[in-house]
Amino acid sequence: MSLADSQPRPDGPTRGRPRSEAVERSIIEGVMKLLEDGVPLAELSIERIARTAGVGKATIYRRWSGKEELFIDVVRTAEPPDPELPGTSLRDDLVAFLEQMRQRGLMTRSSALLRSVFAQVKSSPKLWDAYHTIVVEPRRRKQVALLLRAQENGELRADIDAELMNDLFIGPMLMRTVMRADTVMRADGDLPEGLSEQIVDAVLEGLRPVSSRTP
Amino acid sequence: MSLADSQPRPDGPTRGRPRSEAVERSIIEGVMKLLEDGVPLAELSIERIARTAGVGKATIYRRWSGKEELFIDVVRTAEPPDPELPGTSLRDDLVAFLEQMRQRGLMTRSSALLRSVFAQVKSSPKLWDAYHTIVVEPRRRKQVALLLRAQENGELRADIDAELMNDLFIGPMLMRTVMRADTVMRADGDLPEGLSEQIVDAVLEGLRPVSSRTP
Amino acid sequence: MSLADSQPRPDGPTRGRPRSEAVERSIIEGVMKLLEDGVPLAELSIERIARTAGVGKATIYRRWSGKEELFIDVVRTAEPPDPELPGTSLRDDLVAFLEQMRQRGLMTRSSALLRSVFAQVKSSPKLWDAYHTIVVEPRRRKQVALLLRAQENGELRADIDAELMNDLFIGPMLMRTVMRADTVMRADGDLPEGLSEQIVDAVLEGLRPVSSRTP
Amino acid sequence: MSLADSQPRPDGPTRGRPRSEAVERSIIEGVMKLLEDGVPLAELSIERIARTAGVGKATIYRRWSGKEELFIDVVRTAEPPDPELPGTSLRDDLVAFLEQMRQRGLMTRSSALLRSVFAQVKSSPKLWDAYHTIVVEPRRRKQVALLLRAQENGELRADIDAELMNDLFIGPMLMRTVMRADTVMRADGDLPEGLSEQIVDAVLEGLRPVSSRTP
DNA sequence: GCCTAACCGAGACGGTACGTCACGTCTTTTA
DNA sequence: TAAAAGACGTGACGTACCGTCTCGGTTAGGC
Repeated sequence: MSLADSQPRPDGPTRGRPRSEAVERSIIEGVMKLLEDGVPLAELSIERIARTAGVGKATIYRRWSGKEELFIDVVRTAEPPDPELPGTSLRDDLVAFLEQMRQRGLMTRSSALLRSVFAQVKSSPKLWDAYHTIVVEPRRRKQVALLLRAQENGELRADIDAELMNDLFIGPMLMRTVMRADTVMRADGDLPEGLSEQIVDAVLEGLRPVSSRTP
Repeated sequence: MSLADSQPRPDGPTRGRPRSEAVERSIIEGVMKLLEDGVPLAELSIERIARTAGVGKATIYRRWSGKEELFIDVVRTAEPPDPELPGTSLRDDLVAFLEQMRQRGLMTRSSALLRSVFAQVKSSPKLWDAYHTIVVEPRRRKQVALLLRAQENGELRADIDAELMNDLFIGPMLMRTVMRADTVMRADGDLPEGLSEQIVDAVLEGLRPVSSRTP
Repeated sequence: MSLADSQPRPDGPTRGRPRSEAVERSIIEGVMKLLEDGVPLAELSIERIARTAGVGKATIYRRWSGKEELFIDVVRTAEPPDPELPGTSLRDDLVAFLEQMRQRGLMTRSSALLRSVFAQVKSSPKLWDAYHTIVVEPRRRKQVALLLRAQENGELRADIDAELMNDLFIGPMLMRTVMRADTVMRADGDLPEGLSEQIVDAVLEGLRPVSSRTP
Repeated sequence: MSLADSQPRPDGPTRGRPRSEAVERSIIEGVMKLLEDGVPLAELSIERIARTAGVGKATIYRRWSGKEELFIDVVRTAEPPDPELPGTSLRDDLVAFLEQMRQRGLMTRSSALLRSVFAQVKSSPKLWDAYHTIVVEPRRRKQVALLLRAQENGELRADIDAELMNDLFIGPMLMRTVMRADTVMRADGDLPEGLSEQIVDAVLEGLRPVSSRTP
C-alpha cells in the first residue's frame, strides 16, 4: 500500500544506480503544488510536470506508464484517512462518516486539489476502477459492516438491504459535495455545519424498526 | 431552448450566407455516432469529428469555441425530457422521477454515450455550470416544488428543508447511476426493477408526519 | 491594352447589371495603396485586398482568376511609359533609356511598389511570361531597332549582334537596379546621377568602329 | 561556412541529444528532389517537405524559422563553387567567371531547381540580404580585385571605377541568365558557346587604355 | 414603369497549410 | 545504470486563406 513503483524494474532487483525516492516524492508534490496554485487540470502536461519537478520526462515514464497512473498515486497520497469512529452510537458513527465527506467538500486548499483530480479520475474508466478498488470500496465495506451489525442488534430494520441503506446515507451528501458543490455554489453555504446530523437523523427515522421510532 | 449557436454571429442577424442547420445536426450526430462506436473520449479530436461529419474545422469553431462547448450541445440533445408525472400520489410522482434516472443509468447504447460525455462535462467548471443551468436546475426546481406542495398539504414533515428532502430522494439513485454504475458493475444488477420504489418508500417513511406513518 | 476583364462574361454581351468600372479601379488602387504602405507582398491575401477595397471576394474572382492575374494589371497600371527619346544622337537616346531604368530604381514610393510586385511576378513563370510579352519585349524591340539603325549608319560596329549590344548597355544598369539596389544599399548612392552617361560612354567606346574612336 | 544551424540551440553547446546531421541533409535533399521532380515552388509547403523527408514539422522549425530560411541553405548547398581561374591573362580570367554564370544558366537539372528557389529568395529582402552576404558579395569582391590589379598593371583604364567595370562584364550575362533565360527562351540558344568570349572581348575593347587598343 | 438577369456586399462552406505544443521514445553527457 | 536534457516522428491544436457557394439587396437594360 506504499507509494507504488507502478512500473517495476524489468530485470533483477539491484543492479546499477538505484532509483531515487526523493525524485518520486518531488514529482508527486510538484503535481499537488501545481493544482493548489489553481492550474487547470487540462494544462497539466507531463512536460510541465517534469519542468516543475526539475526532472527529465524519461524519469517519470520510468515509474508510471502515463498521466493517469501518476494521478492515482497523487490521489492516494492526498486522500484523507478513514475517520476514527466514536463508537458511542450508530448515529454518531454515521455522522462521523458523513462529516468527513463534508469536510472534504469544503473549499479548503487541499480539497480543491482533490476535487479536480477526482474529476479527471472519474472521466477515465481505468482510473475510476483503480480509485474504486483502492479507496472507495474498502471504506464502503466498513460502512456496510457497521449497518449490518446494527441490523443484527435490532437497531435497524432487517427488511432493507444494508447496501441500499448505505446509499441512503451517503448519497445525499454526495449530491452536495460532488454534484453541486464544486461549481454552483461558491461559498460553503450549501454544506453548513449540522448538515451531517440532519441527514442522518432524517434517514434514520425511516430505517429504525417501528418499535423504536421517535414518538 | 433550441440548438443554440453558442458562438453568435458578431454582426447583425442576417448578412451573408446563413449558417446551415443541417451542418449543425451532422456535427452533433457525428459525435454521437463516434461515441456509440466505442471511440474513447480522449480520441475525439476536433479534427476527427470534422472528418466524420464531412465538415471543415472552421465550421465547428464558427459555432462552438472548443470541444467542451460542443459537448454541452451533444449532452443537451441526448438528454431525455423530464418524465410525465402520473399525479396519482406524491409517492408515484417521486418514483417517476427516480425511475427516469434509473432508465438513464442502464447500459443502453445512448446512455453509454451520455455517461462518457457527461464525465467530460463534469471535469470542467465552466461546462458544468452551463449544464447545471440548462438541464439540472430546472428539473430540480420541479422536484422541489412537488415536495413543497406536499409539505403544505401535510403529507410531509414541515421541519425539514424541502431542498434537503429532495437530495435524500435523488442522492441514493445518483450514487448508483453516476458513481458506481459506469465501471464497477457491468451487468445492470445494481439498478434492478423496483429500486426506485424501494428508495422512495424507505426515505418517505422518515419524512412523513408522525401521525401518518406506517403503523 | 485597356484594363482587361481577364475573366470575360461568359454569355451574351449585355444582359443584367453591367460590371462596375469603379469597383475595378478601387481594387487595383487598393493593392497599390497596401504596397505603398509597406505591406509585404506575402501578406497580400485576396481576403485582405477585398476588405481594403470594401468589396466581396467573388467580385474579385469575377474579374481575375487569381492573385497572379490581378497583379499583372497592377503592374501594367503602374509601369511608367517608355521614355521620349531626344533624338539628338545615339548616345543621348541610349542615355535616355538607361536614365528611365535608373529613375525607376530609385527609392521613390511608386518604385517601391513596382519592385515588390516585380519580385512576385518574377517568381511565377506564367506572370513573368505575361509581363515580358506586355512590357519588356516591346521596349527591348525599340532599343534594338535604335541600335540596328546605328549599325546601318556606321555609328556602331557591324560585327556584333545588335541584341547582344543591347544587353551590354542594359545589363549593367539592371545589375544595379534589380540585383543590388533593392536591398543591399539603402541610400541611392549606388545609382548616382551621371551613372547612365558613364555606362553608355564606357560601353560605346568598345562598340564604335575603330575609325570613329576617341583618340 | 558549414551547413548552419540557422536556429542555434539557445542553451549551452552540448546538453541532451544532439541534432542529427543526417536529418539536416535529408531535409535539404528532399527539397531539391521535389524541385527536380517539377513540383511548383508554390506547392512546396513545410508539411510536404517534412513528409517527403520523413521528418516531423517541428524538426524543421527547430533548425529554420520558416520556409525562407530553409531555402537559403538549399541555395547555398546547390550553388557551384567559384571557378578556378586560369591566370593566363585578364581576358581568360574574366571569361572564366562569365563562363560559370553561363553554365549555371543552362537548363541543367540542378539549375532549373536553383532558378525557382532563387526567385523566391529574391522576393524577400531579408533572404536576399543573407544570400548576398554569403554568396554574391564574396564572389564580387574577387572579381573587383582582379580588375583593380589590372588597373595597376596598366591593362585597364584607370579613370573608370572598378566596381562599375565589373558590372559592365557581369551585367550582360546576368541579363540573359536571370532575366530572359528562365521563361522566354526554352532551348539554350540564348546562351550559346562563345557568348562569354564575345561579351568580354566587346567590353574589354572600351576599357583598355587607348595605347593598347586593337588597331 | 415593370421585369429580370447579372451584379454587389457579406459571409458560410470544405479544404489545406500554418506554426505551436504535447505525446511517448530515443540518444547524448554526466554522475 | 540512473538522471537531466533535449532531439525525434506523430498528430491535434486554433487560425488564416483558398476558391466556391448561397443569401438579401441593388441596378441597369429590354419590354
